[in-house]
Amino acid sequence: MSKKEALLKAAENKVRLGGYSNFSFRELASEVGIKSASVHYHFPTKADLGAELAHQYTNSFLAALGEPNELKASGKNPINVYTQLFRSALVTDRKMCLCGLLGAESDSLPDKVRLEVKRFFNENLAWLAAAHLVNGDLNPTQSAIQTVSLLEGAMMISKTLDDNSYFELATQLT
Amino acid sequence: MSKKEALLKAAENKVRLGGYSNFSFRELASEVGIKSASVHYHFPTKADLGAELAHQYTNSFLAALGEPNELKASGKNPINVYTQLFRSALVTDRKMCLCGLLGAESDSLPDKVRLEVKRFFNENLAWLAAAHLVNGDLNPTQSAIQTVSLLEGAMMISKTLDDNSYFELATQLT
DNA sequence: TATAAATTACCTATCGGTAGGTAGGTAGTG
DNA sequence: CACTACCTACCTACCGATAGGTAATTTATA
Repeated sequence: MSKKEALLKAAENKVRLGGYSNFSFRELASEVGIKSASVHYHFPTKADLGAELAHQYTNSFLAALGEPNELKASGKNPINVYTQLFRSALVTDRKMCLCGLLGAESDSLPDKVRLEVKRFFNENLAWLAAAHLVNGDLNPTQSAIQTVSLLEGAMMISKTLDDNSYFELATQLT
Repeated sequence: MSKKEALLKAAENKVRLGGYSNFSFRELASEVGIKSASVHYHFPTKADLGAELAHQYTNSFLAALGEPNELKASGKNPINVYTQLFRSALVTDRKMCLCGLLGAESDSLPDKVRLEVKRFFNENLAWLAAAHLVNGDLNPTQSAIQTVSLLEGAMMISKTLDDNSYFELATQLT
């Protein structure tokens, strides 16, 4: 893993625990074993780092999902696949969704970071609308926003109350 | 309004836009017309201020809700009342729920602040469970977590995408 | 030998917090 | 009433730490 990748990984961990202001160049640098000034070689400003972080997070997230119609074709319910990705972020990583946290503090973010966070949700809503459509949902747009809202909210409350059973209860069908 | 009240009000605005680290004693002080050192007279530490802020926010929120059975008795659907309180926080204040934002960054909060945020959600879940119960819901505990998750999530996404129609769509029944 | 990557050595600004002081008011006591 | 003691609500001045960022230089690599 290159230093640049290591910096992004370290930043992701920090941001997912405490938001955009929860990481500093000094901390990241010492974690990956370089000096803080050297971080500026890879990312001119903090906003550049934050924007690239959100961008790559979005890409990885979408890549991990696959395509709704292909999932359906292989016998899977795409909405369950989506839910499972959120669940593993919460249970395995024990952290918030990066863009969920950044989205909440949207108003105080640098423009280029906020733009990437918006892209995350626009792409997610499009994916979910397609997924609900292949499920035969009569109102896929509305279901999409309800699905992502429920998951982001349930994640946040489970983290706050430090108990993943809230997430399980929120995502249970009956 | 006393200086102390003014400080809390100023802090609430900042935190609801960008989280716990989005306010400083110096900013609050200059907004209310005192010196930053004087803020320590009212709140010994930043954590004390944050905790009192979350405590009062929770109390005001619960007070604004009233009692589920009394609402029902006066012909109102308590869940609609609850949803409306979230809606006005988003539409009128144009800001996130204080404890929604703080909850997302729970892991990086001082203990006494995190504790108050947990209280917010525990009290809200209790209120919602009672509300769903008087509505004849067969699974009031599950409905409670689903309701608050959906609302917090919808709020966050509407703020991120800067479009309140997402909140409306998410909270629409059909 | 060119380029990429990281270094040293700074800068300015701001952070939360502390020390010590003061003007003005209140409460208790002889 | 006069005096003492204390309190409230601020102030100025400063602390060490940390923030993001910059310029010039060195080291490593292809």
